[in-house]
Amino acid sequence: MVYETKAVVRRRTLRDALIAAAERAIEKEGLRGMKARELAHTVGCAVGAIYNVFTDLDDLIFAVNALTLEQLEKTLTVAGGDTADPHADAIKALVHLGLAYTDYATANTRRWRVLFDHRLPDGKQVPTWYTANLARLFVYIEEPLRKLAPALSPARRALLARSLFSAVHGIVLVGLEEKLQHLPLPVLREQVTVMVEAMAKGLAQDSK
Amino acid sequence: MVYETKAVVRRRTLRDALIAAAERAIEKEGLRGMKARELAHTVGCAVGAIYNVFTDLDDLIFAVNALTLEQLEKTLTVAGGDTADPHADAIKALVHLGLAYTDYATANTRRWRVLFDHRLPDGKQVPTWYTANLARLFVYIEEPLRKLAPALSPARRALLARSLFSAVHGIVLVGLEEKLQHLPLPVLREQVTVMVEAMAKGLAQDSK
DNA sequence: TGTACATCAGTGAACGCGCGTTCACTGATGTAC
DNA sequence: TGTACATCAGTGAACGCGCGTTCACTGATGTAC
Repeated sequence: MVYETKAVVRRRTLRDALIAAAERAIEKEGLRGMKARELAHTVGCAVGAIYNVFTDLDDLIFAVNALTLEQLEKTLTVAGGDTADPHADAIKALVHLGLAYTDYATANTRRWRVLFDHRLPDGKQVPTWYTANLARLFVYIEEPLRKLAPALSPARRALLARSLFSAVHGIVLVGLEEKLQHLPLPVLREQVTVMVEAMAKGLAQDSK
Repeated sequence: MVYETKAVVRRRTLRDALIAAAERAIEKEGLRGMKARELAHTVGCAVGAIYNVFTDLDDLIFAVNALTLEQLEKTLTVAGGDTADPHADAIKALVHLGLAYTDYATANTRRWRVLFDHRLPDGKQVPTWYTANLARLFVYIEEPLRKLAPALSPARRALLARSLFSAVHGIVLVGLEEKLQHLPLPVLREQVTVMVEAMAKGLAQDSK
């Protein structure tokens, strides 16, 4: 059993508390609502303490985003194809993924937005683990895509998976946009369903 | 002939100069690079003068966005369908629109981003003329959609047009995202082509 | 077990910066006679 | 055409706010003897 000094424990506790506070702040008011002083006040530490545990507020945001991606990933668990028809299964799976994404984004709009809205100041790099995590989302799409169009090369399949994700992302993004008319969830889900089915059918047709 | 006082002329000149300065600033550094003091310096007026001509910097941003939408709209002019096959024509037209959008966004990334990134402070409303202008983009998609699936009700067609736009928008948005790998233009164009064709075919198939 | 010392987390006032917006003042333009 | 006056654009220093980050200091925790 690894011995942990009190200092190490406290450190981790503070980290977790700060992340939790940041999550709540973001959920309530978005990125703008996440402020060093407020976080410190919420968790009961000094502002300076934040910088013992995170290098930056950006660093903290990435930590929150990592959790968001984890949550999102959990909702993507695919209900396995039970039919004898792998083609229909694949389409079903893709629609299922699209709807899961839609639901998550609708239920956690502000958190979800931070994944994409958060811009670093010039010159700062996105951590590679973060990019990798994001890219992992596409993998879920590749599996059904393989069933749908088996002839595709892995590279093209990866590209298509990305595009499929992007298309659904766009539909949800614009659907939840207040600048245009905000679509009610059932309508949005229906649009996602229709579009994913259309894309899937169209892609399958092409690859024949 | 309407007489214009010197004051009115100067006013309009200043307005235009400020818009031009804002455009340049945005193209160079994005929204963050657009600053009251810098704009004033560029056009050679005092900071205060800006507020004689715009109520706000937000107001100025909307003026720029209106021009951006105008520019974008110009690139969407459809090469009329020349074939005897209206179905193929429609698909072609949709792909053409998608590619025009892709090209515009790639060539004017920062301007284009402002259309969607610009968030108002709490409580402030988006001007209705702006929302209307945005929505007008969808109309270009409806025409080919009518040819593709004539049985669709106007309401459903409008929804589908919006979703088609959103899907392409998403593909371009994620494609140009630096957080993931930035896709080279030819690859992006190809993805847009493939996806729009797939959607169009899928949708046509459905409506039979 | 006890004492002296070193380390490093914790503190929060102060720094620094950026920036939109205002406002008392000035000066040019237009109007009345 | 000329003069006096009114209006309103133009000015830019100053206000105000928000906020991330630092840093000299303190005090708790862990270590050496």
